[in-house]
Amino acid sequence: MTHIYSKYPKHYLAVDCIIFGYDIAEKELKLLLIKRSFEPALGQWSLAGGFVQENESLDDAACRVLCTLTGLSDLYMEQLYTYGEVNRDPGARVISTAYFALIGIHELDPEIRRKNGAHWRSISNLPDLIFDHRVMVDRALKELVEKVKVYPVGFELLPEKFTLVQLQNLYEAIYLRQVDKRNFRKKILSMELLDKQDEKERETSKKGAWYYRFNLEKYKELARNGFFFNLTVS
Amino acid sequence: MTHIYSKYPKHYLAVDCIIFGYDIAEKELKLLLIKRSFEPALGQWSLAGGFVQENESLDDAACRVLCTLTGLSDLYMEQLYTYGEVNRDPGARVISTAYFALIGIHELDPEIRRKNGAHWRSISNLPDLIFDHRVMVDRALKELVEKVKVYPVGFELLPEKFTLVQLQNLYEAIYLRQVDKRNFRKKILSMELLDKQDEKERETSKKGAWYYRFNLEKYKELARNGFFFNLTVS
DNA sequence: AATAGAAGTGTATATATTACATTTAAAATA
DNA sequence: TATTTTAAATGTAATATATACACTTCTATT
Repeated sequence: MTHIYSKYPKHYLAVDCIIFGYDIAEKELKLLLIKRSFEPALGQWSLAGGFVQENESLDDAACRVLCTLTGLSDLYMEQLYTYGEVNRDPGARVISTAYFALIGIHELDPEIRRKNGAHWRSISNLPDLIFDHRVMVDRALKELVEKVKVYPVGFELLPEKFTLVQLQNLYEAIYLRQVDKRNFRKKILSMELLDKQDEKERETSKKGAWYYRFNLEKYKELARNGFFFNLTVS
Repeated sequence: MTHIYSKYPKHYLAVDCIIFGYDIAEKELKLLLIKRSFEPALGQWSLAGGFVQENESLDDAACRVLCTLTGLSDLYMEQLYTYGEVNRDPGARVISTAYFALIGIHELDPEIRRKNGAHWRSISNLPDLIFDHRVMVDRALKELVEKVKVYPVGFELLPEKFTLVQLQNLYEAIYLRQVDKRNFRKKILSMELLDKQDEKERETSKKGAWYYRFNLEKYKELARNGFFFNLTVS
């Protein structure tokens, strides 16, 4: 029974993770990149990746890679696309499934990050990446833009408590354009998915800006009843 | 150089094709399914699939499978998702990348279809499928619904010449609901992507319905200038 | 008490979406 | 050749959504 497929070839299978973070202070989207510590392409910039093991699913492999690198689990992650060109990896034929993950930069311990040779690099100023990793990143960016429009996944890139200004800055960093402050607030608040806190953020202004929290439970409840998240604004 | 990855395991890699067709007369979306002629699961219903060869890309493998089955090339096809659960195939561990294709039922020669053991089965009455193929189909259906809303891919399921009634019926079959005739026509015609022909379809009514053609060149031109196709109607 | 700087707020206009019923064309039939 | 039948084709008013736009508020600092 285990040899029925034996006339067919087998292949190396990898996963690569496009890990997005958002820098609140710099108002910039970032990518977690690795300086490769092995051949081929030693010393070059790369996505975090790894080979799929015998006994693990693709999703498990992606989680393992992400978790090993960051020390974090339960992160937002989603399969993106599978890259299967014959010569995409000069080392050997490797098919790679790309995943994209969203993490709060603040969640990642800088010690762990450094130890693993990982660096946050600004999206607007990416270094050259090995193989087809740049193609993967570009697809992930497109996907992210579409995703944050119609699913409340942007919150994964922010701390639990965030201000409306921070949320808007995040959307502007993803959309690569300015959005109207009043229209943005009107729209997000009208969904009634944000719980205003009794506390203000006081770093960036004298007046201070109210903190909000995203109410996931409420979103799930609404979504069950046919509600659609939508944050497309002028 | 070819042995640097040799400590990692290799895996069987397959592609499976979700092939959609649309039956104008029955106003029904259909799937092209195979009665399996080999073990495991001989005799059961399955998507068209095949193993990825040494020297072919994933896309090539999917095209080969589709082309072998239908005798057709240059069909609309798109990668959908990769299924990598360890035990998804009882024969051996096989990772499978699903593709979905859109073809005009009229384009497929019934002789070729029969010879390959392929059958058009109505979406609303699918038989049990092997492995996780039903999961693949469900994902493809969701994707199709989203796709036809914002890309002019529905035309791939129709003949070159089609009537507005046929186009609306197709959308209704995909959306699984009725749409308003006047609003539908207003919207599609306002995009000015359909060229009215000097000829009528006369099978289904005395009055006859004007034939139209989708103007792909015009769409490409508009899309280059930031135009977005949109066919979401009440 | 005055200043400075970011947070917070509302309304009018334009655009898009929805709901809805009658007329038209032409073949078939009386 | 007048009438019937059947599906195709058509327009408008009401509602909802999206957009454009500028001033006030708050509070730490001087």
